[in-house]
Amino acid sequence: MTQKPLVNKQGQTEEQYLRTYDASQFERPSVTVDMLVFTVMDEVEENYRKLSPKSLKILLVKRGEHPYLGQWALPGGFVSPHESLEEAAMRELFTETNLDNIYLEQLYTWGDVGRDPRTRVISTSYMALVDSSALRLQAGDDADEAEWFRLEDKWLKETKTKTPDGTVTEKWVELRLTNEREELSATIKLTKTISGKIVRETREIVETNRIAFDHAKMIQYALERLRGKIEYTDIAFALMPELFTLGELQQVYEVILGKELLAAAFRRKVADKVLETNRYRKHAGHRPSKYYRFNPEWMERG
Amino acid sequence: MTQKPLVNKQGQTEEQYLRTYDASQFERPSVTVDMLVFTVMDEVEENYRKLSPKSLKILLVKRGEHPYLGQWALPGGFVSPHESLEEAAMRELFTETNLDNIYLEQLYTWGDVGRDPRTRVISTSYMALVDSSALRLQAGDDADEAEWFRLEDKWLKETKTKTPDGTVTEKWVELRLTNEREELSATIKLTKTISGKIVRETREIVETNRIAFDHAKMIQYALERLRGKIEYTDIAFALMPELFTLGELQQVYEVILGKELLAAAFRRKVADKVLETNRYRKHAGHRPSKYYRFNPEWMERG
DNA sequence: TCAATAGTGTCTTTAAGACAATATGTG
DNA sequence: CACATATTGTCTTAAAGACACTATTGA
Repeated sequence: MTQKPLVNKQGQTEEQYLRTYDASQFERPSVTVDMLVFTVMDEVEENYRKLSPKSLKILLVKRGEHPYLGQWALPGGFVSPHESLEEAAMRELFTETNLDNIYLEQLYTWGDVGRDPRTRVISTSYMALVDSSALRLQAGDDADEAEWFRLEDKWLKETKTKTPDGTVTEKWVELRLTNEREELSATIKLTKTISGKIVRETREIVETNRIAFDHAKMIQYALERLRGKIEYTDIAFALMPELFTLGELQQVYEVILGKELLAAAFRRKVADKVLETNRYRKHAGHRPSKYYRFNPEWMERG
Repeated sequence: MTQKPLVNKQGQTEEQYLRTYDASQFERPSVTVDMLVFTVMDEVEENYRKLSPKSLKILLVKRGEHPYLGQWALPGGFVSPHESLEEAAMRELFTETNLDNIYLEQLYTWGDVGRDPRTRVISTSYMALVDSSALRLQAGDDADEAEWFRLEDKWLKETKTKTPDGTVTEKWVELRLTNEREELSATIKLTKTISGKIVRETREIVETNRIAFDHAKMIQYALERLRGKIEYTDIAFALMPELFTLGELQQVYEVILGKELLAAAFRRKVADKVLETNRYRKHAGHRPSKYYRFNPEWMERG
């Protein structure tokens, strides 16, 4: 059974239509990917008995070109015509960290007009989580200076206003990104509008100090997502080395969530997700702790 | 204190750089938004005593042009140079449904090469939830035929393979979109690769029947997200009319989750999210049920 | 010895699951 | 009155929070 070829209103077949299709009829934006690369590293601790406190780090690169010359930006770049968004993200990640097989998740696509003073740029942000012990040193890696920054946030204030349209809650959050040499900061305003049953959330940069583009907003958003997901998924393991103690794992949860957890409950919660080894972490000035590894069968369940 | 203007390696100030910036140096993709507009509608029920069963619906438009001429696609379109992604999404939503103040959430950005036979197209998908009782009839609304389709999915099979790289789990899901006139379907393969602690998930269209582009993949993804989010957020209320009974609310949860819930537990769970009214739904051949409305204070808490 | 963490036991609190029992309008 | 849903009560189960108690090391 032969089928009559489908034609459009101009009488064209699909083949004819595609041959004459003018791809330039719509003005096109540039498309980039921006990478939010997180890791958790140990800080120095003078007291030999105490555990080294951990801190959440994010990778930034110093801009060597206008705009925002000399300021710090998320690593990223243009998506080339023959690679998918995810391929572009993995390529950027590899050039910055020399790692592959890394946790990678698409977060959000930022498409406001005027995000970039050069031209219309739409940017898809990806979050990557890396185990800091697997990281090669960056030294001489590349021309652009990539550095890790300690990331912290702080609640500044919150207001709640009743308007005819509903209730508007505004929260100001301060980000602080610090380094041996640099201290960056930004203030983000989160606006939640409740009108009837519809809730809308927006974020806005109130002030930024040496953080390029709208990247402070992206960082704040990613931090929020990381916090959310660590509670109901197993992404924390992507931040851990092959072997870790339950105390270290708990520290990672604590530094991301920004609060202390009860050890007993934490151990119950992760019990099925990890496998015991017969190795111990010793020479720590206190009872040695058992090393564990991730239990892949936990993920294969169901 | 005056500051020396920053210059790049070519000695240009930011102003000079931007004036000479060549926006065409990178090949640019087209950018579109695609809308996943969901609602829940009543089906007809012959038995006067029984509640009318509800079904989940999604809005599709029939393509009047190549490619995929005559097939059904998600409503959407190109993002114009002077609107943000969200503005484009709201514009598309309004032209299709004549509604604004609707729940709208960015879902995912699809950027595979070859998604669209015309040219490189990157598409950001947005999920919108509408209350079907507020919907105007579509008749004569627009030239393109927009129609609601009942959406159902079914698990076909699942395989689990151990490879040197880790464990690969493949699941086949069938989508079925039906209408008085049309019956569309698609099979999606979900692949989950567990290598060490890294889990990666991809989806692939195995077969589609009259669903344009890669939209079947988008629909399956959105359905998964809708299911996930209805459990831990309050998006279900965006699908409800102003007044509803707890039984109706439960039906909405049930049709989205695809399983029955226990009424007692359900009522406990939503108790703080709703406000009693003094009105009753009567004439139903059984005990009348109280009408409730959404409790905005629930969202304002914390 | 003791500071500091590792690891366990158990009681309490809270949420969810299961299901029985009671309530009530309409044909 | 019987049907079908509405609504509440209560017992069970599971998870989380709180906290005390024991274990073990290195300087």
